[in-house]
Amino acid sequence: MLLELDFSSQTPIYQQIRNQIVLAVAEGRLKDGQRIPSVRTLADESGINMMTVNKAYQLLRQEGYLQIDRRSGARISIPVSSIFLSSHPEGAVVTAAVNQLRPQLELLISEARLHGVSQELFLSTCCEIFHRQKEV
Amino acid sequence: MLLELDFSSQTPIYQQIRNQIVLAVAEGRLKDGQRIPSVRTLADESGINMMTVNKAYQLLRQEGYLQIDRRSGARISIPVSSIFLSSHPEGAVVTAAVNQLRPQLELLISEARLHGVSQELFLSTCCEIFHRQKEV
DNA sequence: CAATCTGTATTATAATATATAATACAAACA
DNA sequence: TGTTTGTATTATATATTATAATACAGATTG
Repeated sequence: MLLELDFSSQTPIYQQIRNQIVLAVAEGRLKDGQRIPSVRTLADESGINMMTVNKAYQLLRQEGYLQIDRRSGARISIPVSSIFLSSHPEGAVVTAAVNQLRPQLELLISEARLHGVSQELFLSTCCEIFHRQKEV
Repeated sequence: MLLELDFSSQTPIYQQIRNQIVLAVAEGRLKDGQRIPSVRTLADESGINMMTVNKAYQLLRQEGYLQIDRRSGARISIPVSSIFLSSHPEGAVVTAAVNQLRPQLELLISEARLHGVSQELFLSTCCEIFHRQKEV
């Protein structure tokens, strides 16, 4: 199963769907151009409403992770950033991406440090995650 | 001013307050035992409701960042983890903290990679944030 | 003592967010 | 010709978020 929904979570269902699909793409379990279940299929399999799935798909589409076509349905669309720009760093798009996620990273590091997580442990955890995502 | 609230943000106000106080503690702008404004003062200064501030304070208290006393008000309380456990790594509390923030970190790294952020750039950004937080 | 501050509790109200339900439609496809 | 696709609509229900107006007990201060 692609999705593991937690109905008692405070994270909205449509957000959980979005997050898990982004993660699946990053881990290579979903590949560029690959078709994902229709809103109805995923809704039925997960026991949720069709429009909840649609909301997640719309969100993914706006972020560029999904391409939606009436004829072919919804397909994974890996941003050009990760394809063309991965070779030569320092692109304007990349630095924009870094600046966008910086506040979240600052907060995450703050919480980590205040719970005794050393810089070394944090960085090695990052490396571990990178390594797992890259190997697939 | 301690707080910079964004009323058009999708992040709830009480959550913004909580996040910014955690960040201020990590950056040393708020120190252990330091008193923070009363719920009424902060509410008036920020133009929001008293109970909204109270909700943020309650959240911070539950997480261990705040100690609240009727006589002395609300004071910053830095968790013991970051004081005692910072010297010797690999504590059970610390690994628990890492495991708790791992899902968020996985998602953050996923989004970064899919936007062309290299491991080197991500790690150097982490180092930069660590450095700024530690120097204060 | 009287006034003022502290956090907290209560009740009510409003707006927004989230999720579901039941249909419906046009486009594409087998 | 059905079936599937995404999408739109309308209605309903619930939860979350935020405000407003009070009130109370405990502590501090003038």
